[in-house]
Parts: sequence; C-alpha cells; structure tokens
Amino acid sequence: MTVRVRFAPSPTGYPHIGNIRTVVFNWLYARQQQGTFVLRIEDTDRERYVDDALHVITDSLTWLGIDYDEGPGVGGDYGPYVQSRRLQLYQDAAETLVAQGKAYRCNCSKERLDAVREAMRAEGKTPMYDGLCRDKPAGAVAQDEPHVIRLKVPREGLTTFHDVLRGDISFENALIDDQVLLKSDGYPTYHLAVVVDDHLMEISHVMRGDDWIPSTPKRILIYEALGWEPPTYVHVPLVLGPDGRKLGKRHGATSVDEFRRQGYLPEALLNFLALLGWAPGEGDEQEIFSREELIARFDIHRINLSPAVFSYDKLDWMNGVYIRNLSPDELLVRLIPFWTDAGLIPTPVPVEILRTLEILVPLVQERLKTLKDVVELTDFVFQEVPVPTLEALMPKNMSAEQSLEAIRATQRLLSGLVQFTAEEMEPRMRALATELGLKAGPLFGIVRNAVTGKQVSPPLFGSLQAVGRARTLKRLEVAERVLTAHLG
RNA sequence: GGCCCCAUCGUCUAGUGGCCUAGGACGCUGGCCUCUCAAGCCGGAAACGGGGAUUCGACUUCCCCUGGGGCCA
Repeated sequence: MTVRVRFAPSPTGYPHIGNIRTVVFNWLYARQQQGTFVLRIEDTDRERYVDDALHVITDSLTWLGIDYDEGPGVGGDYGPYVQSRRLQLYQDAAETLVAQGKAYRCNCSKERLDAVREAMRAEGKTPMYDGLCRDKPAGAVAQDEPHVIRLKVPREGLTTFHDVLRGDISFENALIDDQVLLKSDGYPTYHLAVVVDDHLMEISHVMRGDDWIPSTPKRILIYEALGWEPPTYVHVPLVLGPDGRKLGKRHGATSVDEFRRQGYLPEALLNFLALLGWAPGEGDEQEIFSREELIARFDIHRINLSPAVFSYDKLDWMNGVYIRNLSPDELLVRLIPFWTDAGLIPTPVPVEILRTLEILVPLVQERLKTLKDVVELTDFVFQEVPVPTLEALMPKNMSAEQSLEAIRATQRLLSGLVQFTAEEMEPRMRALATELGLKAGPLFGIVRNAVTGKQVSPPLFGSLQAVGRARTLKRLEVAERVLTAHLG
C-alpha cells in the first residue's frame, strides 16, 4: 500500500510547535516509506481566517526542511488542496446520505436547541440534540428552507476503531450526538470535510495529536455511513509546556518563526522535535541525527504513548551542538542576519567589516547556544563601550598605581606591534605580565574590561584584533584617565 | 461532571519476565583544563506513584486505586 499522509492546518496564523512535532512525524514517515506528503488547507472556518497565513505556513515548513509533494502551489492529482474550493464535494456527500436515509435535514431553531441542551443539563445528562427532526418523515424539512444536515448516529452499540499505537478504542454510540455535517450556509462541518477530503485524497494514515481521539468515532461513523474505508489512525501524544499543560501561547516562544528569530538552526529544531516522543531504542544512545538518519531510522511503532514536556534547556544544548558542528564559513553566513537585525552592521556588509566578522566567528562558535547570542557577545566590536568603573580596572589585591602601570605598559606594547594580531599579542602580553610581576589573569582582566566593557568576553586577543588597534588604544586611554583621575 | 488517553531520575528517554546494584542525554553539582566565559574531559546526586494478582522470579503481564493530561459540556 502506498503511504499518503497529510498536514491539514487551518490558515489561522503561525503553525504551533506542538503541531509541528506531529507534522515532523508525518513527514518522516512519508519520506521513509517513500510515500506522499500532502499539504491541505482547511479554511472552511471563515471567521478565523488570517490573511497571508498560507505563506506563513509554507515558509515555516520550508525553513524546517519539510517538503511536501502535493498541495497549494505545487499541485497534484487530488486537488484542489484548499477546502473552500471543494464545497460541492461536501454538499454532494451530505445529500447522498440524506437520500439514503443515513442523514436528515434539521430546521430546529437555535433557541430550541439551546433549550433542549439546557433541559438535559438540568437532568444531569450530557447535552445532545434530542432528535426531533430525526423522526420526522423524509421531506418534512424542505430542501429550500434554512436547515442543517445531521448524521443519524446509531442509538446503541459501540463504535470501535483501531489505533496503531494503542490498539482498539471503543466509544458508546449513545453518547455521540447526531452531529451536524452541513451547516445552514452550505459549508461543511470540520469532520465532514476532513472525511471527504481524506477519502478522496486517498490518505492512508492519519497521524495526529491524541487530543483528537474522542472525535475519531464521529469520523468513523461518517465513513461507515458513506460506505468508505477509514484510514489507519496513529494518535501521537501531545507536547506539553514546562507546566505540564498542552503547549500553547501562554508558554512563550511556540511558533516555528519565533524559533527562527531566536536563532535556532532548523536542523537542530528538527532533530529535537523528532526526539520528543520518539527514540531509536534497541540500546542505541545516539541523539544527534541528520535529516537522512532520522528518515532512515524513524519508526512509528516506537512513538511513545505519554505526552512529552518541551525542554528549552535541551533544545539550547542541541542547538549549540549543531552550531559547533558548522564550518566557520557556514556559521558566518547564518550569523550575518542577526548582526544586521540588531543594527550592529550595515547591509550589504562592507568588505572590511566582513574581515572583522571572519575573525569573530571562530571566537564565538563554541560560546553560542543560539545564533542570536552573537549580538550580546560581540556588540563591543561595533559599538562604543561604557567608561570602565574603577572596580573593573582594579582586580583584587591590585592597587590603582599597579593598574595604571599595567595599562600604560600595554599601550606601549600594542602601539609597537608590527602586526596587530592575536598571535603577535598573546606571547608578548604574557611576557609583560611576568615583567610587571602579575599573573596573566589580572592583567588580561583589566584590558578586557577596558576594551570590551565586559567582565566576560570572547578570547581577549582575538577580541582586540577585531576591535582594531586604533579603537583598542583609544579605549585604553579612557581607562588610563579613569585611573589617573582617581589617583588625582 | 461525563467519556477517553497516559504513568521509569526535575525533563527527554533505554528497558518488552531473570542481562537492572535500572543505562544514556539535558539540566543541576564536584573536579581537571584555563586570560573571563564557554567548549572539552573525569566524577556525583537524582526515577521504576501505591496496593493486590499471575509467576520460582516482576520496571517489564492483569486488576484496582491514585495522579497527570485531553475532549465534550
């Protein structure tokens, strides 16, 4: 059997990271089985429609490297792939069921439905439609008067479906409402549209969050009424926030686009998501997987059953691993947008600044958890730094006189260098420390504070090289003045 | 509230009756390295929710409870 799976988002905004994890599972399965991955847009809820959401969705998928074989923009033999252009198909399906007596027209008013529900609730029962129109003779509600079409759900028995991961799951029909299939405006309800589309698009596996389990019997009943074979269901666990609740807006960064802007690498995010609820097992302890390895090794039968908490800590670690594994050239390319977005460098990047960036990249590579971290780490190269405080210039056990002497000696040393490079500086500065009777640490610390304006910086001499001789000396002068002023 | 799903370190997980004195990873933590911070290396603390049943033997099978989550209202 050919595997055909789909991602069917509503165009209501940025795809959510929890849903994307499920998309990753679908996509990995499709690629591994050499099946087809379909993108379908479920836009029948016209009120929630967000303009341009389609692009947001496809951009997110593209960025993550999730490609699709059929869908809006790429075509396919099962189109259209946008539900609002398939309305006739849903109407036909609903009318067929009415003609066969498996569904019926219902013209109950909203007021009556509310009253019915209220009454049932008062009795302590689950509010459901009472079936008034169900028992009317066929044709009692005319086709041209406002009405909805409801499914005639069996009043007794069980509806059972098979889930690949959990086995058979059953629900009592008596608890399932005579669900509306077609609304009075001719639009399908969500479940009817999905069933019709999945069937017509020959979707073989429906892999979705397990929060959909309770609605599955409704769909099975529609399949049965239409005489169609349901797909294979794989309900995967939800992704939870750190508070143990279904991951949502309240948990901060949750859209793919936000992760991109925060400086996560798509390959790291993909790796991380694939491991949320899945592991290779069999004693294998590998955690870093390339895209190809994930495709080859993914196994839907090994998807965990329990929900997984999204760990930003682990994602940060994994992102750092991926950053360290990049070549310096590749890292530079990925870093540039973050420098420009922060306003530290102009676009396009002038050649002399590019040289500086090339110096910086190896210095920051193993210090980055996210690409965005580079901004805070290297801003001193592109901006003025604050005047250093006295404390910053006076390490413990050092007097102001000693500090001043150290800074003046450093100024002389750096001005005299033939080449202003880290390689030239380091051995001489170490020798200088010895001459001054200091350890390297305190001396370097003074210079670091004076030139970078920070207690913590990338390796000192590379940083000085990036700042350049003129500005380095200027900043040392400022520090010198701070100390002379203090000494009066 | 009704129905449904789930249950190994704080988190992600390995484990499918004896290989478990429960393994790995993140995080936390002690140390080494070291110009700061990282990275790297070595070490540590940290879990089978509870009770029955099956079995010579249960993390692993079954039942109940508890807990968490979800859907509907």
